Amino acid sequence: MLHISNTRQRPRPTPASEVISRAEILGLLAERGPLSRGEIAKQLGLGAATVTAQVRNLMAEGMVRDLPAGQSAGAGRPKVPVQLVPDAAVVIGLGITPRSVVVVSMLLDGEILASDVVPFNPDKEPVGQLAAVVTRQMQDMAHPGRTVAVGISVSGAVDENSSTVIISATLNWENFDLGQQLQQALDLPVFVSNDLFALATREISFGLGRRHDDFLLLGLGPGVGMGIVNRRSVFYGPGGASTEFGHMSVDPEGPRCVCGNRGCLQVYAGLKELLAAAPDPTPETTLDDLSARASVPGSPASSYLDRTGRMLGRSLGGTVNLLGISTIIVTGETTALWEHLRNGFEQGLQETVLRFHHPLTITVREWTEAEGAIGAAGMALHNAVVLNRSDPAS
Amino acid sequence: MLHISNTRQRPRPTPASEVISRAEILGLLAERGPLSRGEIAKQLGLGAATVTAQVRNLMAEGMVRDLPAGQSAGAGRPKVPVQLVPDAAVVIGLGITPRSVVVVSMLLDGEILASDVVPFNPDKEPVGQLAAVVTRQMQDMAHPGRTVAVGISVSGAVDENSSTVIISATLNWENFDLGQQLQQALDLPVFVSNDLFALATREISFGLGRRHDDFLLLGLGPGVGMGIVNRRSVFYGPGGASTEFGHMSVDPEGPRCVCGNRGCLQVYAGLKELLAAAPDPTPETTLDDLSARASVPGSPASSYLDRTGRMLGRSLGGTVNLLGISTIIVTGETTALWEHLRNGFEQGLQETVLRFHHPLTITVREWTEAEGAIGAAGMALHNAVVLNRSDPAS
DNA sequence: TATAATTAATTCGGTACCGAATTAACTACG
DNA sequence: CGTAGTTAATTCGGTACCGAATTAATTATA
Repeated sequence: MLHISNTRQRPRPTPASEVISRAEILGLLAERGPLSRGEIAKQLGLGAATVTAQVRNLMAEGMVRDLPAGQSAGAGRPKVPVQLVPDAAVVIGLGITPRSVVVVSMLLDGEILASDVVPFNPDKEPVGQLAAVVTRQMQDMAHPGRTVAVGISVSGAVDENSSTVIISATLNWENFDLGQQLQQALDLPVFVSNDLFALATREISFGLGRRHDDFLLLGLGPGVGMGIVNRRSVFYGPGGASTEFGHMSVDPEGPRCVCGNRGCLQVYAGLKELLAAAPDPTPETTLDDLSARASVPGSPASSYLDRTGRMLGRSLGGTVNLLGISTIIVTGETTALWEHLRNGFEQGLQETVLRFHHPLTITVREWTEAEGAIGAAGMALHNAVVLNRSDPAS
Repeated sequence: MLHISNTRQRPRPTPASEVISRAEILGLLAERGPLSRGEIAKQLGLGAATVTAQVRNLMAEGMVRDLPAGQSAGAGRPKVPVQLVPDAAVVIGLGITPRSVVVVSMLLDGEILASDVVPFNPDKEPVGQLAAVVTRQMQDMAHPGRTVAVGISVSGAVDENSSTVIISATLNWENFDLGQQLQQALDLPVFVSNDLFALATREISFGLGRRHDDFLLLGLGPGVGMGIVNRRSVFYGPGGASTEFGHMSVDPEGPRCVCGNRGCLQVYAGLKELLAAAPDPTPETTLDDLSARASVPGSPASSYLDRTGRMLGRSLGGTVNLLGISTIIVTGETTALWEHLRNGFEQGLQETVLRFHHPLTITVREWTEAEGAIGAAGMALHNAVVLNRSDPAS
């Protein structure tokens, strides 16, 4: 008797409506300004026919416009530059932390219109609070009707398809379908994402991703995370879990980590742990504090941060070897200490990365309170406008 | 003055001719036997229309045939099972080592028809030697005309797009366009791949990949390598370099590695290094030898392998945490020692993997001399038949 | 001033997908 | 026996891409 064993249905693979060219065209115009259709095609490796068709669509939506043709270069028909209309759409990004929400408005070209910080309590009707924040932000804008989507970034594991927060330790949320609830309250598409993945997505559209198809985003904050970008898309593991760089093992005999294991990178480089283990710690040791002390050459703080940087560098080196990706962005609160971490970090990389992968490119992104919200806005822009999705579903 | 800065042309993104459904349909039929069109659609998450169209194409090519309809289940029109025609096509796989080549013939359904080992010298007109090997294999077959492609696996870095061996230390090849040369000599499509990637590709089509979209393939041989499979495709770093798991750092103060750095995993778990560092080594220590000695409980060899296994497990644990992939296949020559490595390996994993990712699934693939060739054949089948490519180009 | 050369952009025909509507081939029941 | 119900498979209309052929707009030249 023949029967199908272990029947497993896959989620629909790549839908045809992935609309890769639309995404690329908008992204390119946002960064490089007006370009002719032919230039767009050449830059993106698309067929000229595709560009013609997609630009026609975008023009009908009001996203782009033709500029008067310039003079032809020597001979032949002149190029007609196509220009982005930046304020054709606005997205609102929310960066959520345990005590406050940062709100930003972002235009089509990635420019930040307005930014604000408001108090927030994740335990008390969060959806109502967030809806109010978004509504007020919309009222303050010149063209409130142009708001097309909302993006939210939280630290923790998020299922982006259902816009559900699977678990967030810092916000004390678990299996919370934030996206759907807020979407109902606002009647706007809402996209929820892990904070690092949001930053990575934004880097793809508006940052380093313009010049590199592959890079690693090292996030140094309360946790030590990593976004892996391969072929212009964020590596997304099976469980939708974020990539836990902080729990690579550094020392089998090291101190116990919150995860229950020993000697994780997190124990040395996590923000809280890093401050607590600093030489001569006081209960109120801050990043600025530590930075000031480390500025004295040869001081205990200086060599402490040197060691920490080296550990980070060595761990990252292994990942660089493993994945063959040697373009690195460093971000997060702890980059405030970067000048003191840097030497050790680079040494650690040198000691571990195969010569094959040199030279490495390291870019440090200065951290501000608004980064989470900006990442969220960039992610929402990517999803709602660039990919033209109105629903998170795959 | 406005001009385009840093103009970078991308290689064409995802061509429309990627033909994902064809691939999936053939793969599914190869593993699950006859299925109706509707079942295929449901299993693969494809539209029924797509399956109808693709099955029609495949039938025209002779790759599949309809079986007489069974009786309907209860009510309604009965399903018409579609069956693979296994000998509609044959591929030949070559596994190249410094002294010999293993040749296998493989049918559409992944079955091995014939297998042979012939002496080989990589320094002396390798293309001519390989062409002769393939030609003889074809003559020995019942339906020589059915041969549609040749697959080759070599250890080292390979650019699969150009079928060029970038560098292979074991074969002493560098920038060798093996694929194109052999393709000309044979007048058959030739696909060249890194050995581990070939095995991973084969696992996707005919192995664990049928039930898991994501897994890690740990290759324990002369080198320590890893194939990362995410969403049913092999992770392929920017340089086309293979994923160098062996050069993750285990101990900053460890012995020097061939790569120039210190304390790489390779130093402890690479085949040569593992044998050389075993207790009471003799110049002729072999795997069997070491295995026999480790079979004595409490012997130095036993605890030595326990430690080695633990190191492997700990390193792998970090990767599991990083990528969130907890399905693991272990393969390679050194799996001959698996019964002695296993305890330490599992302990190492337990100590490092976040509880979040448990339970882990570990599958050990017994290693034979022919694995490389079988992987190559499977990879070629995947490319030539399943993806219907006649040229390696992306 | 016609016309040739040149480059830009569009149209046209073709493929791979999708969802919805339709047709095909059964069983069950009055 | 015929018709209603049910499930399988196909067709149909639509979108996103491609390459090749065509049309459009300009400069150079006889």
